[in-house]
Amino acid sequence: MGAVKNKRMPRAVREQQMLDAAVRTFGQRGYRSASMDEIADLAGVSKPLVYLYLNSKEDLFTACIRREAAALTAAVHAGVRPGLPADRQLWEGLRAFFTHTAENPDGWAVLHRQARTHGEPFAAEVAVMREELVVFVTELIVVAAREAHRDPSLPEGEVAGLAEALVGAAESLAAWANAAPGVSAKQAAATLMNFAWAGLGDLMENRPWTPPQD
Amino acid sequence: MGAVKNKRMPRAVREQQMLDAAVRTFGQRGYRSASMDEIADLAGVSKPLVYLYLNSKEDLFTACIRREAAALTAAVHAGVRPGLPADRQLWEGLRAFFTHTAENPDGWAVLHRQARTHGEPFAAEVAVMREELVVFVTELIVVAAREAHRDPSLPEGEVAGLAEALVGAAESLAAWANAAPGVSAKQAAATLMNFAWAGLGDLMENRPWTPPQD
Amino acid sequence: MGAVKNKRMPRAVREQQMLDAAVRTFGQRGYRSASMDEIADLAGVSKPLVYLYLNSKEDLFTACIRREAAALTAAVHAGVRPGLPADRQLWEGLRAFFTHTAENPDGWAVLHRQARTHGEPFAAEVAVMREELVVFVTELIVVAAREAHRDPSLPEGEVAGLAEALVGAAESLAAWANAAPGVSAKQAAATLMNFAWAGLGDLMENRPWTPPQD
Amino acid sequence: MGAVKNKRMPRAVREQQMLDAAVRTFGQRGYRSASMDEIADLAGVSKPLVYLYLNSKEDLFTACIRREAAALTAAVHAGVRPGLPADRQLWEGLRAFFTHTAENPDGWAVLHRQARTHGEPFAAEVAVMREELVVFVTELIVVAAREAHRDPSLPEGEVAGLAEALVGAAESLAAWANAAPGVSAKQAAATLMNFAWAGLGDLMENRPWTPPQD
DNA sequence: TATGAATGAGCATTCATTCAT
DNA sequence: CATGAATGAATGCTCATTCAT
Repeated sequence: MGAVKNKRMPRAVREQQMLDAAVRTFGQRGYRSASMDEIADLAGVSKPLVYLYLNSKEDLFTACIRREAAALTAAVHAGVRPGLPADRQLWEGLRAFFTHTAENPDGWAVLHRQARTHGEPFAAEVAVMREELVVFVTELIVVAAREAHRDPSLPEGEVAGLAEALVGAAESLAAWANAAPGVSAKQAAATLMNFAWAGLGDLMENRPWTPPQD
Repeated sequence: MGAVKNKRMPRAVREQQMLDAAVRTFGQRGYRSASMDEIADLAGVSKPLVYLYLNSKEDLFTACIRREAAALTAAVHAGVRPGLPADRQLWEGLRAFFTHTAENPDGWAVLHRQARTHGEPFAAEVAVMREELVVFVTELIVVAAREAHRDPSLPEGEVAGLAEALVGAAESLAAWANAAPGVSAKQAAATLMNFAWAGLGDLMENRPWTPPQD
Repeated sequence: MGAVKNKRMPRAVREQQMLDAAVRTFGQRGYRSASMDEIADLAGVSKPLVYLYLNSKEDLFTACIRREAAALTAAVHAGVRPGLPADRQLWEGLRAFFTHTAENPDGWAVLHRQARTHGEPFAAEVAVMREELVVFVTELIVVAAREAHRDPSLPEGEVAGLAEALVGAAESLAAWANAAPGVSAKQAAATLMNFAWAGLGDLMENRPWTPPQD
Repeated sequence: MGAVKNKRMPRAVREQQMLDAAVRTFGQRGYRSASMDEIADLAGVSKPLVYLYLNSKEDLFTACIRREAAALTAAVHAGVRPGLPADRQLWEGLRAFFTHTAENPDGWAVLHRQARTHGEPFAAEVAVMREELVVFVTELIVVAAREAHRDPSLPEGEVAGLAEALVGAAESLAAWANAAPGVSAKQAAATLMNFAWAGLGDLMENRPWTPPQD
């Protein structure tokens, strides 16, 4: 038994315990390798109860994805103060993103690795969340361009690619920061912000973008 | 039967057929969902023969990873002419990368999605190849910095993060370019090159990096 | 929920609701496929209440069999007027039988199909009812023979077989009449009466038995 | 283990062993209660082999139905000599029917009880066979009527009901004869033949139909 | 009287893997 | 070189049944 057996809990509580166990198991083992037995065991309940509340392995996985996706986007949005200039908003968003993924490695694994790897009901679920992030970043880029000069001449297709690349770099760095021993969320955010805002070219001119002191 | 049944072929040929079938199956179904039955069938051989040549499902998957990793790094290296300036080399490397991944979607899926998703024997295998690419990019960044001015003051940890971000962005864009209908390998490379070399900041000054005409 | 949820009903009423739900479910799904969940749901009560009143699935099924068997034999007996000649009594009994089975298809399915299909506690239960019908028919045959002439020389074993065949034919025709679109209970009764009373031989002499006008 | 373990048999032989075991198990336990474990065990093989050859429980059951249905109709047809008068043909058919069902009680249980009791893929399968028997009997009745006089005035709907009743009576008698201790197939056939050909009315005139001496 | 919470045990199905030929 | 025959061990899922309130 993976957890202390607290009997007779209200359904909502038990469901969260199950989701906790499921996220951990799915995140570490993968969708197919994770067994309902192990999840139930880790949640401290019997398998039939998992099925009674979550219906099926597919539904359970989907519920995990939804919960983790909502938590991540909520964390990012909560970390951003809307009034600030675009670069400050991007910086805060990145920090929130790296912080949340570092604090929830299994949830991040479910979203980034497992859900996208396994067929169609799931990939679509994450795509929704990812799109939300891409849109958020796209908007910031457009706003920043408008702030920089009157002529917002960035072509739309280009911006989409840039946002995609930025989000992709962030996702990749999140995994890297989690794996590398001494890399904090703040450092990861700074590296990426640097890359995004200044580019390699500027770096070579020795004019790196510096994170604000907060 | 997935392939014409040609009896009595030399071992090397049979092995490649099996690997072809395995890459396709693993790439589309995932490691766990792919069954040895399906692979053997697609390869046009009996299951015991697969075991005779490739030992086990793990070994077969590992062999797939190794073959596809070697092919990808070979393609990237082959695409780069060593004498050129660093930015040209990076540009050529990115083009080769996007071209190869677009032409071998199943192999890329095996490397990028499946291998990293499933536990430890496999992730390490891909990490080796990825590290090679990261090193390659890191080197280019350092060289470029040295070319740009005498003072190569980029701190080492910073460069590692940048290379990581660049490779991550490339991987992410490769998936995006494969999925998006009208995005060619060249366009993906240009977008990323732009991003990497000029950064968002420069873009806003309307000074995008332009790919050379070749 | 299959029924309006009326709280706090007297036990007898609740039990009938449960039996109604059970007969319907057992009749349509079969003993094994019917789930206590579905039955409780259809009855509009919680599962523990079903167990409180009916003890177990076996007991519930047995209770269904008994109720439906009693209803069927009651209907047959009620349909027969004792004073009449034997052939009239048989005719009335058959009509009552076909009418009742047509009006209670689920109950009839429980008795004829499900109960006899599943092992020993149940088959015996139906056998009791069936025996009652066989005895009823046997008696009529014997009486009819006595009425026809003084010498009741029909051997006993023979009569048993005939009654068995007649009841079997009736049971089979009941299913057929229920399934066939335009066959009424009366028509089914007439067909069987014809067969029983006159035999095929007489039919070929063009002397069919004709049902009385009532 | 239910059978001597003969290793490495050709597929066709193993399949028959599996069907033997399945018919016995399904016939005695019913479709739902029969477990694939028990069937495999009784057949002396492992469960995966049953699935390899017969695909699923549904398919296995269907295969049983088909085999037993074919065997029964073959037995009936083989027992009938086509040149004889209709009543002789009916007599021979009934004898073959009762003999075969008595010799294959499990097969008969599968066809008569289990298959018809469980939903739609199966009932249809038996209906086909039953229809064949009904048609066979219907034909005999029509021929007999034509032989008896020139005027074949039996209405078609009537004949259908009669054939149905006759087959139903036969099916019911088959179960009865199997259960009753001293009733032979020949006796059952005679009883039914009597009933069918002469009817109860004739019997009361003391003119029973007598089976030919063969 | 009535129920929400919970489970032990079983079942159909699949899969990687091996042996005898 | 190549395969038809065969299986041990899981795995997702369901169900009759009970307990605590």
